Amino acid sequence: MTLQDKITTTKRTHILNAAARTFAEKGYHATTVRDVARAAGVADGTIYNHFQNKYALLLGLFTQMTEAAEPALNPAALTGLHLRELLREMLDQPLQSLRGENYELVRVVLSEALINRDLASAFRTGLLTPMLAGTVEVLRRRGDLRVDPEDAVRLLSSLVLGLLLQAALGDEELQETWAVLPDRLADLLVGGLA
Amino acid sequence: MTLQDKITTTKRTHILNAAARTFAEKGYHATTVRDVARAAGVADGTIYNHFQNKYALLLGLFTQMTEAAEPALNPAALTGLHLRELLREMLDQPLQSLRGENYELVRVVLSEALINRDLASAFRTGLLTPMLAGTVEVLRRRGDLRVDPEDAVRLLSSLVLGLLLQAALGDEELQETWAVLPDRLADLLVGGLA
Amino acid sequence: MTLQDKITTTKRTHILNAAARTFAEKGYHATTVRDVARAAGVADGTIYNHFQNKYALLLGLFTQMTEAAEPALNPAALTGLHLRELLREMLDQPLQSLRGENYELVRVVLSEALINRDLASAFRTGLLTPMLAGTVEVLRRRGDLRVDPEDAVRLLSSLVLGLLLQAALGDEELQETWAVLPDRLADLLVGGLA
Amino acid sequence: MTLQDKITTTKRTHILNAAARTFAEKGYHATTVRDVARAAGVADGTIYNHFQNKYALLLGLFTQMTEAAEPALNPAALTGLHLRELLREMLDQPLQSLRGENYELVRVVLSEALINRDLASAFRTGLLTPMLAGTVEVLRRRGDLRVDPEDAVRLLSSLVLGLLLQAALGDEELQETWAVLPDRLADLLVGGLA
DNA sequence: AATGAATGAGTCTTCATTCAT
DNA sequence: CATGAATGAAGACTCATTCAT
Repeated sequence: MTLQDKITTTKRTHILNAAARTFAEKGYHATTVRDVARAAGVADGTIYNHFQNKYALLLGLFTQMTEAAEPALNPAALTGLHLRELLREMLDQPLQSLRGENYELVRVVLSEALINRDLASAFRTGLLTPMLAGTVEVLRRRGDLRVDPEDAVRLLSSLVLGLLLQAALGDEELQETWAVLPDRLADLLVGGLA
Repeated sequence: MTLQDKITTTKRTHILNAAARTFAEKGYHATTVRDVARAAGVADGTIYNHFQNKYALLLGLFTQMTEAAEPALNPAALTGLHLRELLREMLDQPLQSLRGENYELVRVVLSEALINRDLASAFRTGLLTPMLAGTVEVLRRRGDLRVDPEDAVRLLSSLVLGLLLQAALGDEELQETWAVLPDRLADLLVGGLA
Repeated sequence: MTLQDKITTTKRTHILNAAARTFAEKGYHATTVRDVARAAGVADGTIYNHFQNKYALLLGLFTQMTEAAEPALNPAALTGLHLRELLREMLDQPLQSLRGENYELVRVVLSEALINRDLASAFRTGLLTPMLAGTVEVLRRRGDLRVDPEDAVRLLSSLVLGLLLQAALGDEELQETWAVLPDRLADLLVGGLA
Repeated sequence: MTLQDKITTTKRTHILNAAARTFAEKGYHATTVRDVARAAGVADGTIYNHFQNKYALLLGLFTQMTEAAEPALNPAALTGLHLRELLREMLDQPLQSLRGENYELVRVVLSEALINRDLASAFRTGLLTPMLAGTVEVLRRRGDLRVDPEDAVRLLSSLVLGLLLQAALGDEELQETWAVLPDRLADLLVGGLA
C-alpha cells in the first residue's frame, strides 16, 4: 500500500466515521450529504470523490460493521467450557460487540434494513449468519445438550436480537441491567423455567 | 354517531388503509403523499382534510396497530393451563397477532421507531407494555415456576421480538417454520437446554 | 326591498364585516377565505353565494369605504368660515373620516392598491377625487387666498395622505398628536413658514 | 475582498435586481420564486444559495433602498441657503432620490410595509428617520423661521410622502408636474396661503 | 341558500448530484 | 483530488373554488 493509498483509505474512513456520527444522531433519511460533509470537515463534492452516492455511505458503514462483528464469536475458544458458561458467552459476546461504537449504527442500519430488501438480505448473510457460524457445530459436539442444536441456536440468536431491539427502542431498564443479562438468562436457559 | 361522522370515519380508515399498503410496499420515506392519495383514489389535498401531515398518517397507522394488538394477550384465559401450554400461548399469541395484516405495518413502524424517539417511546408504552401487562402476575401466582417471573417475561418478550425481527428481515426458513415455533420453543424453555 | 332582500343584504354586510376584521388583522394575502368564513360564522361555500371570489371581498370593502367617505367633506358648510378655519376643516375632516373603523381598512386597501393598477385607479377616482371635489371651487371663490387654488388643494391633499401613511406605518408619536394636528398645520399653512 | 467574494456579491446583486424587476412588475405576492430565478437567468435552487427564503429577497431590496437613500439629504450643504431655497431642496432631494430606479421598489416595499409590522418599523427607522435626521437642527439654527422647526419638518415630510403616495397610485397629472413641484410648493410654504 | 368535503393546480423549499475552477 | 456554487427534479403542503347533499 503506497502512501497515497493510505491517505485515500484514511480519508474514506474519516468520512465514514463522520457519516456514522451523523446517521446515528439523525437517522439516514434526515441526514443530508452536507451534514456528513460538515461533520467530516470536507466539501460536499469531496464525499462523491470517495463514495458513489449517499446510499454508498450507508453500505460502507454496514460493511464496516460486518467486518468488525465477524471475529466477535470465536467457536474455538468456546470448546472447553461448561454448558452454562458457553451459553453465557454466546449471549454476552454478541451483546458486547453490538454495544458501544457499533450500537447506534446497528439502529440506523437495522432501521433501513427493515425496508430495504437488499440491505435486509445483506444484514442476514453478512452479519447474522457469520455470527452464528460454527456455533451449531460447537453445540453438536457436546454431550450435555438435550435438545436440537439448531433449535438452541435459533433460540439464542432470537433472544439476542430481541434484547438488542428493545435496547434500541430505548428501554432504559434493560440498558441498566445489560451487564448482568447474559448471566441471568444463561441460568434460565440451562435449567429451564419449570 | 351521525351518518356524516360515519362517512368521515370510513374515509379516514380508507385513507389509512391506502397508507398502510403504500408504506408497507415502499417504506415511509420513499412513499409520497401523492402515492397514498392515488392508492386511496382521492386527490392529494383530500389527505390533508383527514390528517394533519404525512407523519400523522404514520401515527394513525401506529394507533390502529396498538388498538388491534392490545386485546391479543388475555391473561384470564391463561390461568388454568399447564406451564408448557401457558408458555406456548405466550409465544403464539403475539406472533399470531403481529402476523397477517399487521405484519407489514410492524416493519414500517418499527423501522421508523428505531430512529424517532417519540415513536420508539410510543411503541414501547403503546404496544410492548400492554402486551406484557398481566403476564408477570399470571406467572407469579403459579407454583411451578422455579425462576423470577420478571426474568421469565423478559426472556419471552425478547424471544418474540427477536423472532419477529428475523422474520421482518426476510428469514424465509423462519417464516416457514413459524407455525411450529411456539411449540418447539416452549419445550426448550420448560425443560432447559441441559 | 322585500324581507328576503333585506336578509340577503344583511348577510352580505355581515360577511363583509368579517372580511374587514380579518383583512385588517392579517392583510389580504395572508387571509384565507376560510378565515373570513370562520369570522363570519358561515361555511366556506357560503362566501361564494354572496361574492364571486376572494377579490370581490376586497372590492366590496373598497366600495363600502368610498360610500362612507364621500359625504365627509361638505363644501357647502365651508363657505362662511375664516380661511384658517377652512383649512383646519379641510385637514380635519379627511383625517377623522379615515380614522376609526375605516382606518385599518384603508391600510389594507392602500396596500393592495399600490400593486394593483385597477384598484389604484378606483382608489383615486372613487376616494381621493370625490373628497377633493368642490374644494377647489370653494377656495377659488374666496378673496383671501393669495395662491393658485389648485396648488393649495394639492398641497392639502398630499399633506393628508402623507400623515395618513405615516400613521399607517405605525408612527406612534404622530398618532398621539393626531387630534391637534389640523390646528397646528392650519396655522403653519395660513401664515407661511417665514 | 477576494475574487470569490466579489463574484458572490455580484451574483447576489444580480438576483436582487431580478427580484426588483419582477416584484415591481407583479408585486411581491404575485411573483413566484421561479419568476425571479428566470428573470435572473438562474435555476430555482440558486436563489436559495444566496437568500434564505423569498421574504429575504424583499428585505434585501429594502436594505438596498435604505443604503441608497441615506446620503440623499445632506444637511451640511443646506446651511447657506435662503429659506425658500432650503425648503425647495428639502422637497426636491427626497422626491428625486425616490424616483428613478428606486421608485417602483418603494411601491412594492411600501405595499408590504403597510401590512407587515416589522417591515413598517424598518421602513420608518431605516428610511424615514435617516432622511429627516439633521434637518430639524438645520432649521433650528436659522433666524428666519417663525414656526416650530419640528412642526415644519413634519409638514415637509408628510408632504413628500403624500406626493410620493399619489404618484405611486398612478396620478399621471402629478407625475407630469413632478419636476416643478418643489419650486411651487416651496413658494406656497414660505409665504403662506393667505 | 347553506354546507363543507373534495379538488388539484400552484408554491416554496430541500437536497442529492454535478462540474468548472 | 478538493471545492462549493449551481442545478432542477421532487415533494409536502396550501387554499381558492366547486358541487353534491
